[in-house]
Amino acid sequence: MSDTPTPAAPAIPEVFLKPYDPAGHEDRLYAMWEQSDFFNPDVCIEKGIAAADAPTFSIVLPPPNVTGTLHMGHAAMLAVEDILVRYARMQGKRTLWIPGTDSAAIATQSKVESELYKKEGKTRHDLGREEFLKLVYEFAEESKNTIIGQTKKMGSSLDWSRYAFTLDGTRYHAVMTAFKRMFEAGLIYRGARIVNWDPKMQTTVSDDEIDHVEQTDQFYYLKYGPFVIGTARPETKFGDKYVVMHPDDERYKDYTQGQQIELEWINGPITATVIKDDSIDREFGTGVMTITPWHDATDFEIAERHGLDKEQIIDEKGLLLPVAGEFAGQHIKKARAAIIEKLQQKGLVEKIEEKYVHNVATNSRGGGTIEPQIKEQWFIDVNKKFVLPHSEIPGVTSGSEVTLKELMTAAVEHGGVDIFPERFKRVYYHWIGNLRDWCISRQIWYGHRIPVWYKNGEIYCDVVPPSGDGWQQDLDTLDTWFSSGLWTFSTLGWPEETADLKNYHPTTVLETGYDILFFWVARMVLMSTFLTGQVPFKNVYLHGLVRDEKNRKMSKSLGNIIDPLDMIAKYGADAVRLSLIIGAAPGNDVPLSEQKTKGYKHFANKLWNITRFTLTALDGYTPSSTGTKNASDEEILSTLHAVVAEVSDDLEKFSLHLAAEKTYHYIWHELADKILEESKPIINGTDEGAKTARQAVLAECLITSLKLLHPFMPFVTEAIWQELPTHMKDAEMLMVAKWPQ
RNA sequence: GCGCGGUUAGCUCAGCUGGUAGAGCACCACAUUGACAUUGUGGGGGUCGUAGGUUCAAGUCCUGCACCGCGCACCA
Repeated sequence: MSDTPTPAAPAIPEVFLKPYDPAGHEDRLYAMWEQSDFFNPDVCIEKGIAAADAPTFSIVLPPPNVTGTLHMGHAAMLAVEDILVRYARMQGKRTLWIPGTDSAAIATQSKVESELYKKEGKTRHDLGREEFLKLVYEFAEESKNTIIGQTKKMGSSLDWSRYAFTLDGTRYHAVMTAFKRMFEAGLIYRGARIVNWDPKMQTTVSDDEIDHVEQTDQFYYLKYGPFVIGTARPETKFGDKYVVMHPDDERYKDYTQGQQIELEWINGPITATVIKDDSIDREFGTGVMTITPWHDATDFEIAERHGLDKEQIIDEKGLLLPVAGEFAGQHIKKARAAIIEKLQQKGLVEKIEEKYVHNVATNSRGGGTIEPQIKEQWFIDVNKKFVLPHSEIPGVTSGSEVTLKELMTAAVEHGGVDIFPERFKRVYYHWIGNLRDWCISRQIWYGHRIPVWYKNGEIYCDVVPPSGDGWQQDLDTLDTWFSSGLWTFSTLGWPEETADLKNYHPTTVLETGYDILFFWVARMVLMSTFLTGQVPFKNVYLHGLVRDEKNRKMSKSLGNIIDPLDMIAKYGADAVRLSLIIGAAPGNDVPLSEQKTKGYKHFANKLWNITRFTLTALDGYTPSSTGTKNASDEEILSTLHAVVAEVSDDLEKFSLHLAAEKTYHYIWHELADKILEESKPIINGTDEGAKTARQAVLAECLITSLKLLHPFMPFVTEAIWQELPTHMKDAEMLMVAKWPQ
């Protein structure tokens, strides 16, 4: 507080005579903050708000997809991160929170494609690669602007001067460099493997991007020579010439490995070969199956083990190939009934089970049913040994020989990366244990091109295209998670050795939803440890999913979606933030209801009135006035200091839900209900010494409460701060005031 | 099949390193022209899923079981 004598008696600013109106303040305050440039740590250092050698605190915002608009999940994420960031900033740390958006290749392209088809009845092939990409870029740009606008509405104190997009120039350079380095280390290879092919989107997708959807189909028992085989997919069976059974299955002990059997099949007589493999489940169906190695991952593995032929039956569009004989050229969906009819005519159908419930793999990013195919694709080898030249990763020494899997495990095991809540560490290890090589190539157009060129069998990989004629670039683009995996350091200017990189990497916290642990968190660890020798972040804070008051997922079909912008308009961003924090233990889903948000709007108003009352009580008070504190004054202050200690401690431990609840509880039920009530007779009394002492206490309670609450409810606290007399404040803006110790 | 959670007041959930149960909402009664259109005080309500175990002491640690949820894999 200032010690210059000020004229007494702060008149109550008129604004307090009406209830707090969030809409009347929020945009104005955000503009004020933005104009101050205090979201940028460089400016904070320049203005002496953070010392040049103060500890740093950095977060990169999980970049929302440029596919549309923000939902409550984004709002929760922004609330949590802004709380951490505002707390750090008030502590005088060099605090950086970097905003950005993600191209979300498949999701975005798929959205634009479907809009194009709806509006003009055209496909991307009608437009051509260049024209189509123009459309995607326009869409992405528009939705980017929407998202930025919404992000600001939440009060997020992001440094917009460092805004990044996964497809912009700096990130392009990072992605190309990353690919080149991994390629040169032999960690990226191209090979023919069975992949998840989405015939609708005409691209591969990674294992993690698949959702298994329950579906009921017919299940057919077909006579295959002396055997009966079960299948839900007769349309894949044309080329089946291996019949597989468990080696210990007594029912088939008379058949021997390699035995050849002549039999009548869909399009005439064939020769089948008996294969014994212990991956066969004797309990399922008849315990015998035929295999289609080109279109099934398990069959592919059996074929690999026994060195069997593989033949493609279905093309990339889902049409049957010439092997299907009279059915060639038909779409598999349509062909099924006709195939069964023919089999029935030939007497090859033993029986049909009508209601067979099974899971069908679908592309979770808006695509169709997955049809496995063997294709030449690019992979990252997670099991290959290589030498990591430079390591700052706990548990990994420079120059040691490791695999990417080992790096990912070590980063967490030795405490380089701490995960909250703790239980997700086990989930993380479990995922790594099951991890297979990561297919990184996609056949869509929107995204980073693979920086590889071919000429006469020669392969060239570099950040820039090769000189000379005749080189053809690889047509594929990279999985969007490849570029997202670089996010913590590509946003800081890597591969250039920038000051930002030096100051802010590894980042302090990565805050995201637990549903994205594998897609993103694990891949950032992979990329960062290999490419920078550092962990990407020291802490991972996983928040839950926002659900409705009945604990159901919010979805369009249930009609229970609560739009954050609607809620902000009705109750203010502060109320929305608090309702997403209180009751939200880390990693647990958050039940949200409009009622809850409304309750916190009341709280903002309560604080407003507390201020009004306090300023009235401070009439005539100046900081230079002295009084004599009595025991009750001291007790109020020591309670206040205890709350400060507890809230700070909870914030350090990422227990934001507890910190918020305690602050709320203190302000409403301690400060308002008890302290202010008890102070009324003292303020109205005749003992001037006691009155002055109490005024000083009330002033401190108010100022400290505003500071404690600021990270959670930045708008109403700042709005109040702006109305307080200068002598009560240690900074022009509450946003950069000092956190109480 | 492998793995991870949850089960605490009518509802939604907190409860960290073990010391005789908490919040918000809802409900009931009373007070209040109040700094508060959005107020206060008080109250009812829980053998903390279940059976054991460790301990002077268990909602909290261990084991089994039941039910609910989630993730991964498989599904010929």
